[in-house]
Order: sequence, then C-alpha cells, then structure tokens
Amino acid sequence: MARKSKEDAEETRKNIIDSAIELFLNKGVSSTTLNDIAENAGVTRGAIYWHFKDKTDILADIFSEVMNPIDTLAREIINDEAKTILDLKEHLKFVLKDIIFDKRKADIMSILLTRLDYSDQYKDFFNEHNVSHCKLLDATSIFFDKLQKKGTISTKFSARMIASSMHCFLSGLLTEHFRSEKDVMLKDHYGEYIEVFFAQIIN
Amino acid sequence: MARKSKEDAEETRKNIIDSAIELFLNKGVSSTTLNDIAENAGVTRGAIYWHFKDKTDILADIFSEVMNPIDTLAREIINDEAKTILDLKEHLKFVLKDIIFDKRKADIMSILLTRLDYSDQYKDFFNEHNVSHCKLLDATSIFFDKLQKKGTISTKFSARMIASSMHCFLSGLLTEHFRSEKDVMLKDHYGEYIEVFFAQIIN
DNA sequence: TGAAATATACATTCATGTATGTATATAATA
DNA sequence: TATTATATACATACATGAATGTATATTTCA
Repeated sequence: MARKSKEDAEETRKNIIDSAIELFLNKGVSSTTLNDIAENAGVTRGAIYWHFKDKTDILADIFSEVMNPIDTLAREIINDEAKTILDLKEHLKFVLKDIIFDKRKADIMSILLTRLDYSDQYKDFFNEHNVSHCKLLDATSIFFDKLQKKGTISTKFSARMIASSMHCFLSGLLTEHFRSEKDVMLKDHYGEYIEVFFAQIIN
Repeated sequence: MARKSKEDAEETRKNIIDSAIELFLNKGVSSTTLNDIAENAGVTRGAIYWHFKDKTDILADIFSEVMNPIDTLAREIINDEAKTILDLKEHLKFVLKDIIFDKRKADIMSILLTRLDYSDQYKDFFNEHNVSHCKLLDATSIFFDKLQKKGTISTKFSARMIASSMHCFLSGLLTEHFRSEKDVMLKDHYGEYIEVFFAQIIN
C-alpha cells in the first residue's frame, strides 16, 4: 500500500498512537521498539517516521492529549472555586473518578507514573509533570492557609505541610492503583480514600 | 592486569555494584549499559561478566542488599510490637528516618521506586516488592482491626481501608521524595508527615 | 503531475554475549 | 621450601542481533 486519503492518514496516525499506548502499558516504554509499535498498528516503521520524529515524539503526543488532571485541579483551586474542605473533597473525588474511570486518561497516567523510568531522554515529561505538581502544592497551600485563618482547620501543622501530605497521598494512591489494581480498592472506594485522609481516625 | 587476590576481586565486585547504583540513579536503569558501568568502575565488561550474569543479575544483587524496609516494618507489626497508635507512629517514623538518611538504602529504594520502569525483565523485582507491601497491608489491617475493637480508633472506615490509605500515603511520600527532594520536605519533617496522616486536620 | 503517505532497502551504531588470551594467586606436591 | 599445576580474575577480540535513522521506491490522491 501507499498513499491514502487524508482521513486514512489520520487514522493510521491514531492507530500508531493507540498501539504505542497499548505496548507502553504492557511492556514499559523503554523496552518497546518502534518496530513493535508498527507491527501492532499494522504498518511499517516508515509510517511511524512519517508521522513522528522518534519514540519520544510519540510519547510527547500521548502526554499532550490529556491536559494533566492534576493541573486542572490546581487551576480550579486557584480560581477559588473551592471555599470549604467539603468543596475540596468533592473536587478531589471528581478528579480521582475522572482519572480512574476514563480508560484513556488512566492508561496515559499509568504510563507516566509507572511505565517510564526517570532518565535523561524523558526528563522533560517529568519536569512538566512536576510543574503541575508544584502548582497544585502552591494552590492548596494557599487554600489551607485561608482555612486556617478562618479557623476551619487545625493550625497544628503548617498549611504547606498539610498540602504536601495531601499531594503525596494522592500521588501514592494513583501510583499504587496503577501498579496493581487488585491491592488498592480505588475503583470501588475512591471517595472513601479522600474521606480517610481528612477524617479523624483516632477517637 | 590479570588475576588479583580474593580481596581485590571482592573489591572490584563492590566497585561494579557502586558504579551501577550511581549510574542507575543518574541515568535510569534501562538506559545504563554494561559498558557505562564498567567504565565508571574502571574495569572492562569482562570483569562484570565474571562477577555477574547480566544487568538484571546486578540489579538483583543490589536489591538483595537491603532487606526491604517495608518488610521489616510489617514483621514488627506482625510480631505485635506495636500496641497503640503511638507505637505504630514511632515505628513508622523510625522506618522513614532509616530509609531517608541511610544513603545506601535511600539510593536503592530510589532506584526501585523511580528509576525502574515496570517491564517484563524487571517484573520479579516488582513482584517481590509487592509481596512485602501486601504483608504490610495485612499486618496493619489486623492491627487497626484490633484497635477498632478496643475502641481506640474510629470505626467509620474499615480497618483495611485505613491500612490501605496509610500504605499509599507512605508509598507516595517516599516516591515523591525520591523524585524531587526539593519539593517534599521529608528530611526535615518526616515525623510531622506521619503525624498529619493520623491527626485530625479539621477542627 | 506533483506531492503526500507509506513501504522497502540499506547503512550505521550499539549493546550484548561469548570465546579466548593471559597473568597471577593459590594450592598441591616433591 | 621451591616448583609446578590449576583455577581465578580479569582484559581483549569478535560475532551477532537488534534498533535506529535515512534514503529511496512506490503508489495514489487531489
């Protein structure tokens, strides 16, 4: 085969991306070759090199697809849409739900968090992800600080400390979920996890 | 050069391991070649192949060095050394401190958590690590269950839920710490993080 | 007919594994 | 104790395969 219509070309492009996602998930990014991707997509490497510069370029395309959900969350908090802890909890639950049940998003986040090792060639992706994290950290710090001044939440810990804890909790929750869905019961209890974090466990 | 004394051989072996750890940390496991390791250790690949079967074998050796701290923690809880939440918190703080400040342990855990992507060739390591996690999950579940029956902690959530949350929190804490030491203030506040998790944040 | 969308072919690099060479530590022996 | 044999601890060289990138051929749309 050779040249196809513009729509067909767009289709092969999508096939390549889909194949890449599938393989990245199953084999990990670094051990997936362009040949693997091509075969899985039913094309040759020629097609891949037409649409993409290299493997990193494919990855960039994949990650650009979902505006980082963490980032969205940060924006909402910055935009002052959350007034109370209850609001924040609802936001968090929504974001979790969104990431977990939107298969495409889940797959992509899973690749970022568990199928990519921290090496030079992928540094940019981690940096970008880290920027989002920092944004969220700052936003929630400010948020908790406000609540502390209002007297809504305890001042036993600094706002930043609480924000950082929350952030690590969420990160760990997702990472463990993607690492082994069986052990973390996130799908059935995502709301509860959020509640646990903010609840008083001790009587 | 050629044959050296048994002590010298042991030394080169250690050099190889140290070089590997250093490079795995800096470049990630998959993009580190045996040649990189050899050069960095001041030997040739011949030396590496004398001491190890392949890269995976080096990794296995590295991981076997530290008995997984998570595992140790689980054992202590199973052995009933923790009677109260206070005990548990102290245990957790100790484990955290141990992992963070023992550079060797920190490096190795960092490799496991952030420098290794989840692919077929490394599946065994993740499995082993996961077994430890499950042990800890079971142990803490039983622990929290006891405390709930005693009435020491809230019964609003299932013991397993609380255990899983704690587990994800710890995992996230370490992972984020290793990903970027700057953003997580674990070194200066490791105790506080533990306190935050068990504290009542809401007034 | 020209350019777009691929396949094909090829050149190159690179990592791995293995085979072999070699010097020497160590043990056996006399 | 001196000598010899052998296993050890590497270095070197090579063979191979695999992944990549690129150049070119091929088809076909527009």
